[in-house]
Amino acid sequence: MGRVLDVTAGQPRADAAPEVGGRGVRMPRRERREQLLESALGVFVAQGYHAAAMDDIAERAGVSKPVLYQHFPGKLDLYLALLEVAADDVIANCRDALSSTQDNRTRVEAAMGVFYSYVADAAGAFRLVFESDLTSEPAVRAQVDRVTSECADLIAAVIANDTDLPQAEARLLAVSLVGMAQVSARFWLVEHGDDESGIGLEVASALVSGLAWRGIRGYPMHD
Amino acid sequence: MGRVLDVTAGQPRADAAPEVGGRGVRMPRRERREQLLESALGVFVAQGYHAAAMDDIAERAGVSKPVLYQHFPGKLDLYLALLEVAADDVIANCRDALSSTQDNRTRVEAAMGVFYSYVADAAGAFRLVFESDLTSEPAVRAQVDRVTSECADLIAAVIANDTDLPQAEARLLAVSLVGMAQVSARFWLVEHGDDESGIGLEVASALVSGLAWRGIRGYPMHD
DNA sequence: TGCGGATGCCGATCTTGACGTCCATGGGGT
DNA sequence: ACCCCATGGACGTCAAGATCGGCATCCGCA
Repeated sequence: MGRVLDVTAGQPRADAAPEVGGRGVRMPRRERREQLLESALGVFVAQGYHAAAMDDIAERAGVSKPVLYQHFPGKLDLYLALLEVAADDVIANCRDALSSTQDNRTRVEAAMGVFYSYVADAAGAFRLVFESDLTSEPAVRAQVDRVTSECADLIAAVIANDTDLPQAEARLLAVSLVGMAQVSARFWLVEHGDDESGIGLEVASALVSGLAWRGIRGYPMHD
Repeated sequence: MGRVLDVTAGQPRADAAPEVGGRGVRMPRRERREQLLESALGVFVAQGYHAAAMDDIAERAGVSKPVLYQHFPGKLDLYLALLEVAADDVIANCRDALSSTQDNRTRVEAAMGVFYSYVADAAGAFRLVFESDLTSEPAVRAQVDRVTSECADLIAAVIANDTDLPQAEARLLAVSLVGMAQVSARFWLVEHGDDESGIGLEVASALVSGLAWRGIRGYPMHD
């Protein structure tokens, strides 16, 4: 019976132009690994972990399955490699945004911009973090949670530094802000991402930043 | 090779006491269906869609697999039945919360409480909505998105009614509030849910409500 | 310049694991 | 006591992850 999960099938696959280094082309290991990661990212982003077949990834990369297995022990390892990079990326950007200024309002705007830019990125790596379909695997869960957790820690440190809120409460507020950012950014992408007539990235980010800042600014400053 | 996703394996399965109506017991169709749904919910919540086997569900319900297939055409249908109920549930509660008062601050608190109660519910149905591992299936995606979308619509209607914000912007703010609620509630559950020494549900909900209210209250009232 | 060996890649295959059905059976109704 | 039918253990099927024999390519050497 047709239980096929043939979701994003209709989209124009890049099969016709298999990046560089198509079928049967010798290539340095390092460069080939990069290409495999890139292809895998595309497939995982488009189809999710479960629906993505190793055949798909190999085909998109223009190689056969054995070569894929020469570079990665298994499907999970490949996925985790991508996920870890994607997680590190947004966390580092969040850290940079918070340390780029001393003004808290500007901090909020910069951090919000990080999430909106992340979501708007053409590669779509954010889907691995925010829309993973392998959360039952503990290693995946750890990476996904790490993003919210570490971003929240960075924000909570700022909050705890400027207010008299207990650490745990500052952390909960920080998580709330992160949640606001990631959920609203994802919805913005769905509704306005490709549409020039809708709300632009900058406008949306500024709007939600305003909400966040109005919420957080009122807490009692200490000293 | 051990690619087992044996996550929540250690927990005390209710196998010893297979609910009511164990092996080989005749039962009215309607009641049996209810029991199958209940068992399926437990398995899907504990293991996720992919790791959950139909055998597991049948075994937990104390019936054999053919009986399961007499009530549901397939695994996906079973999952969707549960998901739809879980989605309707939180949406209805959100609607009730917003219509339970005319005071917007109280509305925020009530709506926030809905999400925290939902997440704290022992059955764990919220995992189907907020942590589904079948988002590549369009029907699932539709239900999951429906929760955020419809809750946000309800909130956006209130916002648009009381301010001069354009519809689209009110909606984006509403989505932000929903995101704040669901992400913070889930993190609260992980960090403080089973821990009496941490932040209690009421305290956490009130804290995040405060953040939300401070954020949203400042927007210019119309008329 | 022509040939032999080695290297490494591709097509075809195997295996596993889980969804979705078939033959014996046992209890209930008349 | 006998027939009927729901039930359950056993099974087929299939998709997808993970591997093996041919073969083309490239390099070194006479």
